[in-house]
Amino acid sequence: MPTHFKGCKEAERALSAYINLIRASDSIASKASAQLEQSGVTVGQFAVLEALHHLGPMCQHTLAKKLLRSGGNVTLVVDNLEKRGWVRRERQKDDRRMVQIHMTPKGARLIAKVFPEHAATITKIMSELTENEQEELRRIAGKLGHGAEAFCLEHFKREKHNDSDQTK
Amino acid sequence: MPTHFKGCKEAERALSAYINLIRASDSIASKASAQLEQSGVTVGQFAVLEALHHLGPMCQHTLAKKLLRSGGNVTLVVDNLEKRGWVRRERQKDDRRMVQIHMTPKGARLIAKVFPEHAATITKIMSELTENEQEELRRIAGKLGHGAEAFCLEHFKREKHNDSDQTK
DNA sequence: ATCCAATCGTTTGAATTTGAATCATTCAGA
DNA sequence: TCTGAATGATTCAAATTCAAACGATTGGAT
Repeated sequence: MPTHFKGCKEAERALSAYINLIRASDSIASKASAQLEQSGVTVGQFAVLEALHHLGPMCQHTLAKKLLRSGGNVTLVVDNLEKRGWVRRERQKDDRRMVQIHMTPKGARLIAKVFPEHAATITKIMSELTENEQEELRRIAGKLGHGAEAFCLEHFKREKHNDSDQTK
Repeated sequence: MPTHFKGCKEAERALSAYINLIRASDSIASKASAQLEQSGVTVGQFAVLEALHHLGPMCQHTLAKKLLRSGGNVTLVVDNLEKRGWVRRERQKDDRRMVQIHMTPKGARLIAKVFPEHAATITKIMSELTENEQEELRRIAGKLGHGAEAFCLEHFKREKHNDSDQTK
C-alpha cells in the first residue's frame, strides 16, 4: 500500500495552482491598496465609490451584495465616506427601511481623479503578463469565481465610451 | 480628442483579469477557510502548523517571512497555538534573541488529520478547471506572485514521498 | 572593552471585517 | 385589521491584521 493518499498527482496540481493564485492575488491587492491609500481612500471606500460611480445611487443592502461584504461593514464604510463628504444618505420615501447612497459632486471629482490612477497601476502590474496570458487568466479565474463575474468589468467597458458624464 | 483615457483597451484587459483574479482568490479562500475552521483551526494557525510540519522547527522571524505576515501577527498566532498545545516555544541557546517554534506530537497528529482534508477540498474546488487550465493558472499566477513561489509547493511534493515521518 | 546599530520578539493602538442581536418598517395571511 | 415573518440598517463584541514603539540581545567598529 502506498504511503501517500489517493489522487496525489491531482492534488499536487490543484494545490500548486491554489497557492500561486492566492499569492498572486495577495501581491497585487497589496500593491493596489498602497496606491489607493496614497490618494487618501481605503480599498473599501474606493470600492463603494466606484460602484456608485458606475451604477448610480444604490441602497446599502445592494451595495453589500455587489461588493461581497457584510451589511455591518457597508454601514461603517458609508459612515466614513459620509464624514468626508463624498457620499450622502437619503432615506427612501416608498420604503423607509432602505437608505439610498448618493455620491456627492465632491465624491465624483475624487473618483474621476483616482480611478484612472488605479487603472494605470493595475495595467502596469498586469503588463508582466503577455496579452494572451491576461486573457487566459481572466477566463480561467472567471471559471473559479463563477457567479461573481461582477459589475466592475462591464461598467469599465461602459466607462470607455462616455468619460465625464456625472462629473459636471 | 477621445473621451476616454489613453491605453483603454490595454487597461480594460488588465482590469478584467485583475477583477477575476481577486474574486477567484476570495471565493476559494473563503471556502478553504470555512473547511479548516470546521476542524477547529484558523487559516493562520493552519499555515503555521503546515510550515512547521513541512520544514521543521523554525524561529518566528523566519515563519513571518515564509508566511508573508507581520512579526506581531506571528506572535499572536503562535500564542494561540501554544495555548492549545500544538506547538511549544524554545529559546535558542546560541542566540537568545530567537525563539524556535516546535510542533508538539499533538500538533503533528492534528496536521496529519487536517492537511489531507484541506488538500481534498482544494482539489475538489480546482476540479472545476481542466488539467491544462490548472497548469496554466499555476504558471501565470506564478509570474504575478514573482519571488513568492514559496515553500508550500515543493514541500507538498516531498509530502507525497514519505507520509508519516514525524508523526510517530 | 565599549558603544552603536541591527535583529528578534512582544506589546499596543488602529483599522477592517464578520456575525449576532436589535430596531424599524413592510408585507402577507388569517 | 392584526399579527407575525421578512427585510434593511445599525450596533456591538470578537477576530485578524499591520505598523510603530519598545526591550532584550547580538555583533561589529572604534
